[in-house]
Amino acid sequence: MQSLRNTKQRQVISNVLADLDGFISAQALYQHLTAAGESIGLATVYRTLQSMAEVHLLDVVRDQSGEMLFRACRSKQHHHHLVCRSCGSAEELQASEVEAWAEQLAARYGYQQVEHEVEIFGVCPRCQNQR
Amino acid sequence: MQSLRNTKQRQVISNVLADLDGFISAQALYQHLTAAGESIGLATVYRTLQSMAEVHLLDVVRDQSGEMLFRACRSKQHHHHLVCRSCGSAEELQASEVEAWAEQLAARYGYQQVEHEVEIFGVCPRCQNQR
DNA sequence: CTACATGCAAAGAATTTGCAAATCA
DNA sequence: TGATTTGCAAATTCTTTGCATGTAG
Repeated sequence: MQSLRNTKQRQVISNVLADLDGFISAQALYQHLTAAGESIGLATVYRTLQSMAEVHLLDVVRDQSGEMLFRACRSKQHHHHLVCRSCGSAEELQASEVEAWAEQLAARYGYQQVEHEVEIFGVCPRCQNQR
Repeated sequence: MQSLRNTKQRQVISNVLADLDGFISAQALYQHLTAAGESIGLATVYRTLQSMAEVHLLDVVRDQSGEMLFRACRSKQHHHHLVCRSCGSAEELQASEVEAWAEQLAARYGYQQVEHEVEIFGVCPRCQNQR
């Protein structure tokens, strides 16, 4: 089990993610922090995000280029996202229908240890207006 | 529009993918080919896979590490996959229910230019027996 | 003939790791 | 003090690109 010590860097990252309501990449977060005058290493950002994701303090998705995006997660339950491609903001979706569908299929084909990933990407209303 | 010239390398890649019924990464395919004595460059493998994917001759998914996996695709229609984590074999799934669900949600939140990605990973029956 | 494909090596980008120095408990 | 965490730089991995050469049409 991880200790998750309360260091200054971890606090800063936590705070930023809590304020932010969209997904952000490790790289972008790092730039954001250094631009804001924080002294932090890129590796620390990666390690912190990774450890926070491990204990499910963060949601993680991958964008089309394969880059990992992180966000403080609201719901502890399993859920999916409707993510804005432009600003990264996201809605958390419950989807019992999808869960049921996935399990049914897995069973039909005899698959085990099944995990599914459902992410929807689009452009949110706010970003549509901005162009 | 792409020409997709009929070169020896493209033929070899096509053949291997046609025989293979699972997803495979560019790296793995390259190793497979060179191990089999084929003379081909890694860049060519990447470029060929990319051009084939562009004209929808291949399905593309990303595994958990972000690596791209390719497979000759059977159905021309939009579809999803139930992929074996162990051997890469996959079932193609039609899912009108999921399509409808995704569109409905996108509409509800006012999102546009929506694309969704649904992939299910698990362990197929054959691989379960092999352990 | 000539536009496109190939191979190699170098470039890129995201992420991870080794290790000494700093720091939380 | 003693175990973690940090920061930096170097190392890894996957993927893309530049460019001279080869080749399908």
